[in-house]
Amino acid sequence: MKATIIDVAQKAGVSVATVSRVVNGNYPVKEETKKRVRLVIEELQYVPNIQARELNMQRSSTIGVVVPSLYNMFFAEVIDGIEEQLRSDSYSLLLCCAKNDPKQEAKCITDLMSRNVSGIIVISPNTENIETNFYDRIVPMQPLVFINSYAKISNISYVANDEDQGTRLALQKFLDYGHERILFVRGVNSDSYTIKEQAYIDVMKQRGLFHEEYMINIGEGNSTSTVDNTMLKLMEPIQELKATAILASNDLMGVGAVNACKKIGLSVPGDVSVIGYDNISLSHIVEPKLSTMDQNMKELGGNAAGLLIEKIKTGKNKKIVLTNIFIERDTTGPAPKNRK
Amino acid sequence: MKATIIDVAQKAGVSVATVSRVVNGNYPVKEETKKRVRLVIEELQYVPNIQARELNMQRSSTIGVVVPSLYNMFFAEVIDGIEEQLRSDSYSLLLCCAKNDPKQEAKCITDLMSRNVSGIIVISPNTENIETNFYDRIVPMQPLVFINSYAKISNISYVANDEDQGTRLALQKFLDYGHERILFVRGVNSDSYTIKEQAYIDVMKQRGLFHEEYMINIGEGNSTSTVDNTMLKLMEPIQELKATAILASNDLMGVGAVNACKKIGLSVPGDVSVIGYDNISLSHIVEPKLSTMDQNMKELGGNAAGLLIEKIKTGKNKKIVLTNIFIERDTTGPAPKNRK
DNA sequence: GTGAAAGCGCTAACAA
DNA sequence: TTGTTAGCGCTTTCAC
Repeated sequence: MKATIIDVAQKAGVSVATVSRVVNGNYPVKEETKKRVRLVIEELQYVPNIQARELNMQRSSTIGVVVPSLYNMFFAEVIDGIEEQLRSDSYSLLLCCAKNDPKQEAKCITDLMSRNVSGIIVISPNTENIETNFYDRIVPMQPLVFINSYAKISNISYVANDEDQGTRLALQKFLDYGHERILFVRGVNSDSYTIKEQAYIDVMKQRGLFHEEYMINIGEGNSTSTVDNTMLKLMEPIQELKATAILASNDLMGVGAVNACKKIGLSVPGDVSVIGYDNISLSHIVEPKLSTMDQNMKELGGNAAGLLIEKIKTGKNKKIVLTNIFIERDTTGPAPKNRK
Repeated sequence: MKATIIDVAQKAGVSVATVSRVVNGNYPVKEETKKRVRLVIEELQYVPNIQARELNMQRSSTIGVVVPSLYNMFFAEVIDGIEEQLRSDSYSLLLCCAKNDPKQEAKCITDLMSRNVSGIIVISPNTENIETNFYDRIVPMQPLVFINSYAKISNISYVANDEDQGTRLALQKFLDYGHERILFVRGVNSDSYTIKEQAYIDVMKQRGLFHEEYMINIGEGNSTSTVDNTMLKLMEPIQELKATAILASNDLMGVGAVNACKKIGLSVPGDVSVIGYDNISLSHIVEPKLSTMDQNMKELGGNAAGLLIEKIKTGKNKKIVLTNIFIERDTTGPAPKNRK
């Protein structure tokens, strides 16, 4: 059986209050007593029960994190950033995976709330839950921070990348290289895709380069099969539309696009240039190394955790928008003179 | 302020006991009273405080998961398996990342214990903590399940892959293809590497094919830089030793090995064959697709969670050892007649 | 069917 | 410097 503070107190011949003081070091205790108590703690392998402590202190030092999927390193890297920041503030992380399902995501949130977390970070919240105003009802009751969502919910903190700016930057890169037939690849269920699509439409229309059929939605964007799926869905359009460039909404899709080109015998970047989005480690592991827009996931996560803690402590909301930078690697180059 | 059970009781004009009964539905309550209480609960948006409940019931429905790193999809996939199983048993998952550091890992464990988790799953526990008997001291106090460790600790449950068998199988594949100069790539801090190395030494010695310098330790095996690092460390030996095959201890190293070959102008599998280990999604994303030993991470995680829950409920230990199967893809083939 | 009350392990007044 | 004690919010025996 686990030792409690009472066991320690008895064995050390002091009161529980003294043990508590030794453990927390918040009130003076005679050095000798301290030593004795420490000895017993060691002996009994006493570990304070945080549940009891927090019940007493009316606070909770765990926070919840909801992710749509674990099958994209993007999330792993964001979580890593969150965890690191949280740890330095002595919070713990309760992880919940929504499996790309809005219902499941909503259930994660309520579960987390009844577990009395002191705040929740939602990475890429499902658009459906935003549209149905699910989150509007949660916000007044629970400190909440969104990562990469642009929900028009008042009283919310979020940290996001400026994906509009990032998309424009990537597109500009293509344009500078002389590309005109630029495909855009997106997925479902995240604001991110919509933001990027809107930027794409804007830029392309402005140049008179826009065609509805250049935009391809490959469905689920964060699963084991996203890469292969993208490849399959892209092979035909790349050929039929004689695309010379592809902007993918994430790196999984980016790699899928590169693989599609390889599959149909097109060289990258000789025939087709590809830019991904995120800069997950995958992007520099594959050959050719993927040019991509860096999202700095770790910073994203760290900032979100920071914001949440601030919100918990002060009640204040804040929005942080990070700038994306372009990482040029081996999948981008000038538009080919004539594309087979 | 959040409503408590007392608020509900007062407003409904009943005792807290009755409210508790309505909430938990474990004792009979008159239908009418029930209705009234439910109404108040709704009105006050009352959510029971699980911390208090669990303190009272002397149990906890959260379990802790410790991973060495998040920068290998292996862990993400195992976690996914754990989470799914846990959810179906209404447990929550407290995640702790040890950053490949034994000290940090030990701290994760004690943190988790003080958070009063009802059990802990450690994925690939750090060998140092096993050698220093850190875990021997934990086991009597806390239900613990190891994933992929072969610690000679009594009273422990674990689920592991038969990495000895898997390694032999992979090696046999190479041998069947006529390879003789087979490099073995490993990392640090995990039993897995040692198991595999031992199998490698065994098999190679038996065939009279063993050379100390064929074994290469690339250091940290689960970080962002593992792939590139492996590539760098392998380029020279591959050339100098005229290796025709490489067995990597995980897929990150496997891809690194493939990249090393590419870098020095060797074709895979024409000049050199490569087999990875794990079968993370990366392995079928890269080109050429990596042949590898499948670890079925999701099952690994699911089994571990199942074992832990069983251990919590019954106190019984169990060991599950899964068999690894070989997934042949595009990086394996016959040994070349004469390797440049 | 329902209520009163003990107690889970801890912290923080308040006393001494 | 230390001990005593009242709760934190909940469940559950034991009475009624």
